[in-house]
Amino acid sequence: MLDDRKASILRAVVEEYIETAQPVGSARIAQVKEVNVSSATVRNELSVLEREGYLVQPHTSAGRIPTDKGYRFFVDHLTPNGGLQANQRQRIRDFFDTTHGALEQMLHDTSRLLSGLTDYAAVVVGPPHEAATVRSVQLVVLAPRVALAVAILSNGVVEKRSVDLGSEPAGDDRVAAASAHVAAQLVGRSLADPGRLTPTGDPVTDDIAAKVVAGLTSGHDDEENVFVGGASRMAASFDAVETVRGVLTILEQQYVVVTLLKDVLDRGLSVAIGAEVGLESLAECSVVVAPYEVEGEAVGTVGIVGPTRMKYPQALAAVALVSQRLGRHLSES
Amino acid sequence: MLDDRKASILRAVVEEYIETAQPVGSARIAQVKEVNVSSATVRNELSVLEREGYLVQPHTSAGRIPTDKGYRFFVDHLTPNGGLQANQRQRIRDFFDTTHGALEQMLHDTSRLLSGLTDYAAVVVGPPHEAATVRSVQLVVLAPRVALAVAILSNGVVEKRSVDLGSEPAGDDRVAAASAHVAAQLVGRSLADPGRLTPTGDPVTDDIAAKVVAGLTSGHDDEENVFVGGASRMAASFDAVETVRGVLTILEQQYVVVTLLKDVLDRGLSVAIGAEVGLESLAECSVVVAPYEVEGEAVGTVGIVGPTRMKYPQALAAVALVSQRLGRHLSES
DNA sequence: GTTAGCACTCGGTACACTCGAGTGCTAAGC
DNA sequence: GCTTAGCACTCGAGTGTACCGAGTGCTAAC
Repeated sequence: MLDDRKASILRAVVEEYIETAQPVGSARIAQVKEVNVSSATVRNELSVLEREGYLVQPHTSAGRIPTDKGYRFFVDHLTPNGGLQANQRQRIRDFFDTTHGALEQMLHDTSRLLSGLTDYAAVVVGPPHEAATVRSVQLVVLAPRVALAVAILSNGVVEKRSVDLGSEPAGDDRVAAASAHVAAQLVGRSLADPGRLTPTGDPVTDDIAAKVVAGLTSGHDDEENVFVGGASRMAASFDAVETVRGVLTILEQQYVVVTLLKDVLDRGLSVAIGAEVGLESLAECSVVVAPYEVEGEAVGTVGIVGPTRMKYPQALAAVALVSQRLGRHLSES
Repeated sequence: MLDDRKASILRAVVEEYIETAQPVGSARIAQVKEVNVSSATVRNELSVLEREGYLVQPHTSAGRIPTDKGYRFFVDHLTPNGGLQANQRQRIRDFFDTTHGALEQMLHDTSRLLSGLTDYAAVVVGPPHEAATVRSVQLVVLAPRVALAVAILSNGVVEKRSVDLGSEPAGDDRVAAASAHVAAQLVGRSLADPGRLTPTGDPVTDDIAAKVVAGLTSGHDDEENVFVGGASRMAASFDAVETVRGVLTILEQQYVVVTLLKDVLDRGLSVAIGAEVGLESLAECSVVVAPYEVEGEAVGTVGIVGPTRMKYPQALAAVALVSQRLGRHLSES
């Protein structure tokens, strides 16, 4: 643990570096009023902080830069709360007051909002579709042997799967029967817990019905349930084009992104810094996440991805507030 | 118009520059066997080509690089056909042979395919939802005053809009009546041509029905009907991070992308080069597009966005083949 | 019309040098 | 004993110079 002086010096270094992206020297720190000592004393402390792994020097005769460990301490112990400006808060409030329409669109817009607030890339993972109850199921024939199963859920999500009707064209009546049968079975339940189909007596109908239920309940959820906004902002955060490429490649793989956020949350973190993120390509990035709750239960995640040199106070506040408001908004509807 | 020798010299410059990204000098060109003259002669021709605007010198004592006009000539007159490797063709064939499932997913995957084939960003614009006929319409109440209108179209697309039911909660029967009424009206027709609603006699029902139809037919289509794949590859095409940022910002704005592709097609082009693209941020990019046809009618577009220094033969071939196969694939289902 | 030859241009690289930011250490001071 | 002024030292960044070589444009010969 660091004593007060070391802590405030570390804090000064981190804040200054986040601001300027330049290595910070002892003289600049000595000017910070919370640090009431001379630059020589600061230098002594800096070398201790470096020895203990909180800072590094890019080269002799340069200032210091925080390490992941330095950022970690800053985030855990030195981050002031409530770093969000009034107009930012207003923007969030306005957004959730005026937003409407389909869930997907709303989540997508939320990711853009968060990205706009922070100037980093933002990620929103939607509530699992299984959480909602089924309001309606329908089977529509598209081609002689292909039908589309469409389930409308209570949260406005529409799940659809194409279903192969089998080798020989089933009659329309069979399809209709299967549709009605599945509807009777699933409506009011969750897709996660479809229950067991009761046979109708007609094997063809039962076969189709089983396929429909299997299709609808097999969630390739994660793939489609994540919204990344403002990925282009990553290009402003780094000046090595190679780094940008790596980060963008990750952000394009929705499955990876979802897993990443889940991982961070599972580790009980709200911030993962640099190497903590666990992906080579994101070694220079930090990830800030927060779950959001609907009726007291965490159902999804919002987060941002930015450089380790991130404005943590604002980022944390923005993510926290957006996740909270998003949860509340979803609870209302 | 350029004589044969100038043309083959221009061609050599363009091909070499595309390959190496380095200004091309007269000596290198003189080595190309199609150009059977000495470097001195080449130099004379180069200075003519420069005077006529096909080439520029970054500075005296450097080689030449093509201008937009130079690329344009190359594309129009010098591009060999069929520049696609066998395994690339195979990849496309395999993709369309094995792909299945929902249209959106398939278009999304197509954009990734095309991006993977070319190493540039790829764009796929889906068929307008209005083109298909309605197979089913349903109105599902989600909240006291909000319902979701869901239309299932013959091509497997599901259109949904949330509909405000009005200030006072309408009875379930009214909603059901409206739902049935709209269904009777729309099924079998296109959303582009919904026809006129016949009044039922009940003003509340009619009011809801009108809202549903209005919602479903007002296409904010373009926004949701475009799929961009492999945007991260743009980072590999430029070394100025600022350029990358600009390009990515454009690619994130789906509306802009759709408009862009439409523009290019409307101008009767299959390639727009540099300034021809018409967007400041894409001044260093070229766009290759091709419409795809379903039953003889152009219904959508595929395209790629890459640097002006693009491998045009392969890019053109890939876009052409993918668009053709995509059209065929959609016609079959 | 083509080409060999050559003077010339100019960016890139290497090198030396300076400047200054920043350090670490030491010795004096509170 | 902790703090701090002072100072020697380090080293990157910036600058000026020289040089090299790629590449040109021009001229004169073929």
